[in-house]
Amino acid sequence: MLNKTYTPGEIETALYEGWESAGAFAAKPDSNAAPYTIMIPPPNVTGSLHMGHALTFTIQDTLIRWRRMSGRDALWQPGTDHAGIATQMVVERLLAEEGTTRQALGREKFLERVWQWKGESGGTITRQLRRLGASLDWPRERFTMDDGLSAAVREVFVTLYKQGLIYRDRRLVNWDPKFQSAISDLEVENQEVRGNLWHITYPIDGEEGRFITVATTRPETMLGDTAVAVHPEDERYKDLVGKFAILPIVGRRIPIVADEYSDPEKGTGAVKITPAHDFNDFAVGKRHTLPMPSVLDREAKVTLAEIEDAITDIPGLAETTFLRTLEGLDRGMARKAIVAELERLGRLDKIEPHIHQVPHGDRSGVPIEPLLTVQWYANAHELAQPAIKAVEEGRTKFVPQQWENTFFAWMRDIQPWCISRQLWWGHRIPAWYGPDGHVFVEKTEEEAQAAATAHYGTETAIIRDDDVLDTWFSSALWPFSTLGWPEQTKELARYYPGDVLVTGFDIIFFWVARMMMMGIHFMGDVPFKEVHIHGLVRDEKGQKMSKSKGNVIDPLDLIDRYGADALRFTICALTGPGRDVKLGAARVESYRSFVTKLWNASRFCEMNAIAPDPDFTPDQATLPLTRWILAALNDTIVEAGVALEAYRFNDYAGACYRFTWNLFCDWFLEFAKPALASAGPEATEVKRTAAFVLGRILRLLHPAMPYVTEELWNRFGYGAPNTLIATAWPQAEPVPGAEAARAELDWVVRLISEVRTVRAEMNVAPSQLGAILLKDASPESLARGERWFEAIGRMARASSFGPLDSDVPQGSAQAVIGEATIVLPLGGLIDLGAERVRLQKERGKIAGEAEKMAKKLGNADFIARAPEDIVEENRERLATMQAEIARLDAALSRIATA
RNA sequence: GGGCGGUUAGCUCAGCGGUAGAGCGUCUCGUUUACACCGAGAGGGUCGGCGGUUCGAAACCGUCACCGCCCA
Repeated sequence: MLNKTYTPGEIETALYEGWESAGAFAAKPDSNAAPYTIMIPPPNVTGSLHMGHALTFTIQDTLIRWRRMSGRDALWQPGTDHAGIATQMVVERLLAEEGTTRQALGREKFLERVWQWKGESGGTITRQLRRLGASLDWPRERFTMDDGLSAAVREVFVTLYKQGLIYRDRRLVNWDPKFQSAISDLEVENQEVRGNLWHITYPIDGEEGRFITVATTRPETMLGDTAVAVHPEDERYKDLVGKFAILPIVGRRIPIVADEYSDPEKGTGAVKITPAHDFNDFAVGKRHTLPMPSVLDREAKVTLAEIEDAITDIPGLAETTFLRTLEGLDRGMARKAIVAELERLGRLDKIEPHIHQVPHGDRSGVPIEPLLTVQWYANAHELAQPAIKAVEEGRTKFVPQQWENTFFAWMRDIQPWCISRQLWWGHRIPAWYGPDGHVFVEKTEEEAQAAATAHYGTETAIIRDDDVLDTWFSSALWPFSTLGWPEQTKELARYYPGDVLVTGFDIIFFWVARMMMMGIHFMGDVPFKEVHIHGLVRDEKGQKMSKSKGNVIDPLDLIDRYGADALRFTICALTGPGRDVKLGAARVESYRSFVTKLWNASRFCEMNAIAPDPDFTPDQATLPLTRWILAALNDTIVEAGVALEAYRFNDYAGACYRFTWNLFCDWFLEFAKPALASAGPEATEVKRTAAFVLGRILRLLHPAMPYVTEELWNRFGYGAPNTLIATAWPQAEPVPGAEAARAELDWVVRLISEVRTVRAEMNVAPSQLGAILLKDASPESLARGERWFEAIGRMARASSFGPLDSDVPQGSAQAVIGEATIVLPLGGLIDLGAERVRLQKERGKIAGEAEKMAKKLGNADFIARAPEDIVEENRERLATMQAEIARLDAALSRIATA
């Protein structure tokens, strides 16, 4: 006997272990079934499950379970990402607590420590995925730093290097002073900062008393100025172009150049050019072949080393004693000191408050310092071309399609991808240097050594590059590296390309684009046929969840409180294509009711000895009731399948919800009660049908609510224990006489609803039973009413049912159903005035609509131009409404004369 | 500045040329032996504004406003 309420906490773990130990999640590379592959976006190994994960993994699990049930050989590839910076930060924080640092430990010991940490704590996220019910093929779990995946990384790096698609270059990079590493453009976030625009006067060389005023947001970088730029068309400065200014504080003589970069509308129209610390200035510097001295080091502290030769002591303008005090000063301190000095020297024209965008490291949160360094780059532009083409040709489709625009916009203007990071945790770049700096890129040290020996003609010591690769470099290989590449495995041949990649839009550039590039380059085919981009999870108010706002909801907490099924179903129900999901505990709580409803309906079935009968098929149904519910089930099966095909999880959830609750529970089980209480062939058919339909409901809901459905599957013995997961997805099956059954049951539903409405509006207590009389009813209607009297009696609180041939009794309420008028003799219970008002209101509503309709049909243009069937439909509707009005008028006149 | 998305019932959203809908919430009634995590019923919207196309517009086009996001 099922308990009165469902308690997910008690059964979820056991069910999951049951599936996992039975290998229910396993792909079957040897089967004949068509494969269906989803590669998990590998969560950071440092991570724990947040709502964003819950959303994306619920969607993926729903898809994978559905396809698995549909007969596909489903592979959902699990794994985690080594997450270079994030993981290094976590372990460095631990070291800090122990009062040490990674530098003190040394690279080797530090890496050992990270691996140790990974061994102890890296399994959190995968345990949490299990709680969510994610049916990942765990024995295939991969980690981006596994031996196999590392081999793939080296293979790709070496190949691209030898193809000239990876190269070293000295250029300006986004430097994160906190991590002291380069980061890619994508890891930079612009933040609005309230700052100042400092107007500084630079004297013109050789023209006593003349100066040019530059406006800058970063006075501290002026030490590295090598020019002042003005717009070539700017009349104010035309005569100064070609002359020189003296850089205050430093004393360097710098040219005034004409360059279109300088905007006459902004500031003073003259800008200082610091090529080594600003991307725009770098471009100007290149155009005018300016020197590019760095004046900030890797910690963003002032360094004078590269401007030593330019330092000139000019009393009152550039005093070396002051300049020397800047050495080693943090950039913020240096700004203050320089501004104060300019003030003292009388070179500060004005200070304007100014709001501007400042690039920040997305993980460190500190302002980025553009820095001239040598880094490794991938030629993203060239790799992007085939990826663009693949999307243009529809070999990979985005759903919703609008995201293709985002993808194209970025890919068509893609910049070189800086792939080296000055970190320790990650894939160390397979590059070695000889004593003269000659680089040898090979997969192993032995090969590099051999190459060096060949190159120098004698065995020569080489040292390995210290840098590691951007974490996204290995992620980019995920769709094939996880399947064993560069080995040509059976899995690789079978599961590549994947069917769909499911992810959020925030990761299109970081990951999707790069998988497309690498997949096409190395596999010769796209990594996935579709990319499903879903929305973001937000809180109930639509705010982004963040720790600082304190509005973060923990999915594990929701699972504890309401069960994984409730959370999963809520996510499905709220996930429309491309829409953000606003989610709060209240939402999950209300969908938990649905889980309970299903449980209780099952409990009712159990109480009535409803048990699965494997020999039952829908074509055996003979009764209107069973045919009706089976036909409706067919509609639902079709609806659910169409919705899932289109990634419309809300429609899928909605279709199942409505069928289960509003049809199966609210009507079918209620109608079935009389039959269930009896014995005989009718009772048997109703029970067999109920069991059949319940079984189909469990199958339909399983992808979204795996636990409760599997539990019920087991309790009812629909199949061997824990096999719902592997049971066939339902197909619509022919139901004989479905149309007639539908007409009959729809009529009964309408009759009951009408009677209920009238009684409720007339305030008739449910305990007060009454007769239902039909006036002007066809024999068919009367027969239906009699056939269903038992159910009608219970559901509409009726004591009798029959035709009314005589006059309407005094004190009757009336309502219209088709050709007939329902008469409820309520005697003294009824307020005639209220009944009149009610009928008039009803009449008014219909008359209003009829009037609109008549007007429409009176429009010659409408008759002439609208399609035939629309006109016909409108005519019929008008006729129906007019008949109804006539019946309501009759009902009203009866009251008037009564 | 460029681009994308949104604006429909109190809330969350569906509908995307032919009768304005759902869930939740609200109100009223009700413990009728599956379920109060329940049942029955009701109220509630000039579909952001303005133009246009059309026999017909919530839907299509234009424009404006506001909100959100991405890129510079």
